[in-house]
Amino acid sequence: MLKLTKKADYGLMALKYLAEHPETVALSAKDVADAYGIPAQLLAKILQQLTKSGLLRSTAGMNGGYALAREARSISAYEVILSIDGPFFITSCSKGKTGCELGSSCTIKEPLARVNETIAGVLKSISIQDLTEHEQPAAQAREDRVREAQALVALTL
Amino acid sequence: MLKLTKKADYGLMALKYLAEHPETVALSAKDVADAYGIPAQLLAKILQQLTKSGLLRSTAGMNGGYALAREARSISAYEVILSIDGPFFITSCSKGKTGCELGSSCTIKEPLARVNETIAGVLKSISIQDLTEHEQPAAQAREDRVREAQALVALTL
DNA sequence: GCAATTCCGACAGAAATGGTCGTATACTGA
DNA sequence: TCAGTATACGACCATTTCTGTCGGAATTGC
Repeated sequence: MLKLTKKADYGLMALKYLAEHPETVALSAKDVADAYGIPAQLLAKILQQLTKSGLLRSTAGMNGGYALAREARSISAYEVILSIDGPFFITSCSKGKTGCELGSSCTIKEPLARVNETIAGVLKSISIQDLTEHEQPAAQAREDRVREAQALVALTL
Repeated sequence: MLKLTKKADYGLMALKYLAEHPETVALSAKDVADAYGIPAQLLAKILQQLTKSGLLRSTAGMNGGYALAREARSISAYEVILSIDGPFFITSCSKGKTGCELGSSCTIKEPLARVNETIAGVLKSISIQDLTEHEQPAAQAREDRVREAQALVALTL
């Protein structure tokens, strides 16, 4: 259904939260989980995964926790989703290296692969920083230009 | 993981196949299933769903089968996916009318909603007709312009 | 040593997905 | 009219994926 998993959602929310609290050295998984009311142990595993992927840095022990490994501006939503959910393909064939089991009979994946790249491009263009900003005027301006981009895609695909 | 279901894939493939055989009055579900090597009964249900949504028209009985209800140019991939998989939201919250169970604590869905619309826009811009065309030169030209569009989105989001 | 915390694997319940079966219904042509 | 072909539809099951939990080990600060 073309939707993110809850894990990816949680991960994005957590990173957003961390980005909004740069003053603190580190926040524990429990802190973030409590802030959003999500299961602490589940979030912990998600943050561990993000740490392994290099998006977060962690410190164990008392007063330990997680902090962004890079600045919020340079972490894209794409990286987060990729880290948590793994590589995604819009077509259910062409998953991994096995390719489409239908072989040459599956002829729709070539056009859809481009759609896939477009989506990835959009996600790559969104940073954690963007998630923390929700002032209305800027959003309005962005929307107009996104519409432009959509129109262009519409013309060319 | 942001991927289409196999059902949606099958549906798109079937519509593409029907679009490529406009001379025939109607093709049976079995014909299409055999052409692609997909389970006939499963495809039948998919085609029935597409018929209910008004994308196909069907005739029962001998020499019956399915045909496009409209011309391929005017049927978008978006409609097909919507018919088969139901409405999709990139965020796993905001599903249906219940909204996010986290309520106001979920603050990432507003930016992601725009991503959702962008994706929907791209899918709406792709017609069944587009799926049947895969000449290399045109594809190359398209790719270049898609990249342009991506760059624009990147700048503005 | 103790408490807080990350780290990690296993596992269980729930939900979605992919696919099958059986049957009823509709249409066609001989 | 009747047999054959095809859609229509609901129930069902197997498998996978997703979500969340549990238990324990390692790390760090006090």
